[in-house]
Amino acid sequence: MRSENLKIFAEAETCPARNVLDRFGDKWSTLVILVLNEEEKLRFNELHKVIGDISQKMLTVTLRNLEADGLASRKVYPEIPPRVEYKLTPLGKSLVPHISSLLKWADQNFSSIMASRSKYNQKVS
Amino acid sequence: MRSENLKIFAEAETCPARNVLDRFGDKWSTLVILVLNEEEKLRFNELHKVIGDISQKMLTVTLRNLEADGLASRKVYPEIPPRVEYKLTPLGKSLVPHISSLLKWADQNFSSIMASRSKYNQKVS
DNA sequence: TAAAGTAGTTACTTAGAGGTTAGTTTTATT
DNA sequence: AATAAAACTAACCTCTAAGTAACTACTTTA
Repeated sequence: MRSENLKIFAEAETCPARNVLDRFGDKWSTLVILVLNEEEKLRFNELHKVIGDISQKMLTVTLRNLEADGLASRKVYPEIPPRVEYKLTPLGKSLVPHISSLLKWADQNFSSIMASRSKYNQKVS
Repeated sequence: MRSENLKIFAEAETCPARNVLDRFGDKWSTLVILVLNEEEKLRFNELHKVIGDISQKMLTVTLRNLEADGLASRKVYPEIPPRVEYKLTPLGKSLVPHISSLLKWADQNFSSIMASRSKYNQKVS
């Protein structure tokens, strides 16, 4: 049966694909990674300004997740007012080319996809 | 100011990245794409069996989305009982290498990420 | 003494992704 | 006349990702 060599996919919790892709399949992670990649070092409010439409809460959550996974590092300077700098770790940097290649694909095929999408929606409605 | 060359990211609805990545940042799309890629042609119930823990509803929704975006095609044979075959379009196939490279990265760095994640969780709790 | 700056946290709310179960269609089979 | 088969659809429910708004701590500046 043909399903045998595909059974791998059906596993779930021990699956690297699901565990890892789920994380940066959220709304903000890839964006934050790409922004950090362009600027090397950024403070919380700098990230907040650059991204613009992210809420403080979601920026915090996203940064904590990246930190937890070892993709970004968080350096606190014990000053007043506080200063915190975020940057990508080597692991985080190693992910960037893969995201970029995906983004390049998205860019190149964007119009084709949007055309197909609106044509499909016409047929349905 | 450094935020100038990054302002691109703040746009949103016209952004290919968000529009395209949002689509297959969902729970099932990439998985369905990879399964279709391995088998060339698959019927609804074959996909259902191979993936295992997907519900009928979500398989339908996912396939409709892929079809809408022009990544997969749907061919209905007017028979009873019905037969429907799904396969990747050339556009869908062109996406596969990018997903695969991401998956390879996830696979290679899985243990490192999981280690970092549980270490982080210990510190917090 | 009030405001402003920095990096958040907390509590509350909402939209929507995803899941469950049952039903539909048409014909062949027992 | 009941059941099965394939590929769904519809109604309903649940849970969580994400958003909003207010609040915190500490110090400097107006």
